Amino acid sequence: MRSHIVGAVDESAGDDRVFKALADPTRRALLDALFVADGQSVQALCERHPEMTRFGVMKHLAVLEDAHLVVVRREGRVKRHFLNPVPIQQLSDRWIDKYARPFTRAMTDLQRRLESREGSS
Amino acid sequence: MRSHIVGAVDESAGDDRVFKALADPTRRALLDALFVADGQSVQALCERHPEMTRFGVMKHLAVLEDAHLVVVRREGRVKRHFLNPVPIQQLSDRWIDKYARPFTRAMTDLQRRLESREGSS
DNA sequence: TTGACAGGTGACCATGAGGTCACATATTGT
DNA sequence: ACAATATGTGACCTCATGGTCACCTGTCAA
Repeated sequence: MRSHIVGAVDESAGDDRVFKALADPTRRALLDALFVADGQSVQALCERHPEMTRFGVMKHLAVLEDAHLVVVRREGRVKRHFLNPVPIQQLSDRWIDKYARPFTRAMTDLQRRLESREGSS
Repeated sequence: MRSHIVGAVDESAGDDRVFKALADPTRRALLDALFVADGQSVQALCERHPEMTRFGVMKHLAVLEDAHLVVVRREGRVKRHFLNPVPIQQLSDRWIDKYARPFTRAMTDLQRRLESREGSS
């Protein structure tokens, strides 16, 4: 009974969409492109991804919209795409916190030190 | 050239595995089961997922292991599975921070207030 | 050693996701 | 009105994925 608002998806169903949307490298690249320059049109995004046709890009954008990771605004015949960080933040709040927060802080720090030393045993 | 250590996967390639591993609800459920009780055997995990055969569970576990989200230890003929939060933490560090941190804090708080009021207008 | 238990391997099938295209629909400038 | 631009739709193909199974390997205990 909630969830008409931007990223307020209904519990796990929405999480699933977000996870699945993020699971594809191309889609992450698209998000990245929007991170570099927000509000780009389909065409602009196509030009940044010559490895794929317009239709491919459109499908991916549809998935991202469906997950509310991207939000659109029409201006005449162009469709501008904007990053919406809310779902990612929610993922972090609901998920990452749960698993990672308790243990890991110290471990990742340790790992970084190990990685930068790189050759011990 | 790095990455022999637990979660120290090679940049985006590892991120991809983690994302893809997390993209499946069953696998998230498995992680959840390990969160409830760490160190479970394949059998134990199968009993918690009667909707699937042992082989299904094993395949999912393999994916999780591949993403270093689960780490194993053999004890005789049983294989114990342990949660490894490092990759999740790294995802948070590399990814979520990048997109979500700048904008969102205030927005999610706003949303929570909106969601709890729920009927304004 | 024998049998029961815990796990692993390769093949197999069905579905869905990524990707492309031929066509259809706005919208804009002239 | 007309053509060019910008996006949308449905069908289609292919391949990776989730899921199952028959069979093999290793381990424990009697």
